[in-house]
Amino acid sequence: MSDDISDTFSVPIKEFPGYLLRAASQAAISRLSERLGEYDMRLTEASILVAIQTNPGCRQSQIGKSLYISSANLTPKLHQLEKRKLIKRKPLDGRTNWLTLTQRGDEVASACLIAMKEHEDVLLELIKPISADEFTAAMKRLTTAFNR
Amino acid sequence: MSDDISDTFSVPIKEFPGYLLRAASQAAISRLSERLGEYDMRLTEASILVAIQTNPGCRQSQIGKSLYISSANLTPKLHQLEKRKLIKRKPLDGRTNWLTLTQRGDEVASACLIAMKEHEDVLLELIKPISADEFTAAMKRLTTAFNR
DNA sequence: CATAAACGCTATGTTGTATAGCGTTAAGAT
DNA sequence: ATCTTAACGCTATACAACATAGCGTTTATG
Repeated sequence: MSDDISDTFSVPIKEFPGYLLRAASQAAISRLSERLGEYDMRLTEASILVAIQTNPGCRQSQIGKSLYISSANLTPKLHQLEKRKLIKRKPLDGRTNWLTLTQRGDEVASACLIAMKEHEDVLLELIKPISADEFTAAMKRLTTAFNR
Repeated sequence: MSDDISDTFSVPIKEFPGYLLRAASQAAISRLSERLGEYDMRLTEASILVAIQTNPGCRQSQIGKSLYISSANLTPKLHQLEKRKLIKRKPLDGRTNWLTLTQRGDEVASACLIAMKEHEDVLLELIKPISADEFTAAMKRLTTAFNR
C-alpha cells in the first residue's frame, strides 16, 4: 500500500474507511469483471442473466426492482442481451414481458455464477479475520443506513 | 433488507459478499456525495481539493499518482476547478504546474474534509462490531489483492 | 549532444447511473 | 360500466468515472 511519493506528498483521506471501502469495491469489481470478460459479460449483464436463470419467466420489472436498475437503463440492456441470443422476451399481456434464457444464455449464466462464487470465496478469504456473517451484516447496515 | 417481491422472486447473488460490498460502497458514496453537493462538489473534486490543501504547491502528476487519476482525466477536472476559481495553476518549469488553492478553494476544501470526517465516523459506527483497524486492514488486502 | 523519460494535454469511447417524458395496458374506484 | 390511476416498457438525453491512443514540449540522463 506504499504509493511512495512519500515524504513530500500525503493525502489524509486515503486512510479514511470510506475511501478504502470504495477502493476495495472497485478493485473487486475490476477483478470480477476481468473474469466475466471471458464470456463477454459485464457484471450487470451477468447479474441479469443469473436473475433470469433463477426466475425463468420473470417479468422485466421484477429484475429492475431486485437489482435496482431503472427500467430506462434496463430496457436497452435486455435488448442487447436478446440481440446476442442469450435471452428471449415474449410479450405476456401487452405491457409485460416474459423473460427466459436461451440455451446459450443458460450456459453463460451458469459459467458466470461459478465465476462469481469463486470470486466470493477469494474475497471471504482476504477479509479474514472478519467472518462472513459479520461482514455481510456490516455491509447491509451500511447499505440500508446510507440509502436514506 | 427486504425488497419483498418475496416468494416469487429471488436472486442468489444478492447475498454474495462482493455484491454487498458493492452495494455498501455505492450507498456510502451516494450519501457522501449528497453532503458534498452542498458545496457543489463531486467526491473526486473534493478529494483533489483536499489533496492540494494538504500539499500546497504540489504538481499535478503527484495528485494523479496518489488518487489514481490518469492525467487524461485529471486535466479537464483541474481546468474546471480553476474556472470555478477554487484552485490556481502556475507553470513551474514549462512542463510542470504548481497547484495551490484560492481562498475560496481553501474554505471549500476545509468544509469538504469536515463532511468526509463526519461521514467516516458514521461509517465506523455502522460497521461495529468490526473495528476500524480490522476493517482498514481488510479493505487494503482486498484492494492490493484484486489489483493484479 | 542525443536519446529517453516525464509532464500536461486533446480526443474519443464505454459503463453505470439519473431524469423527463411518452404510449399502452391493466386494475381499482365511483 | 366508465373513469381515473397506476404499472410497465420504452426513448432520448445527460453526466460522472474511467480507459486508451496519441501528441508536443521540456527536463534529465547516458
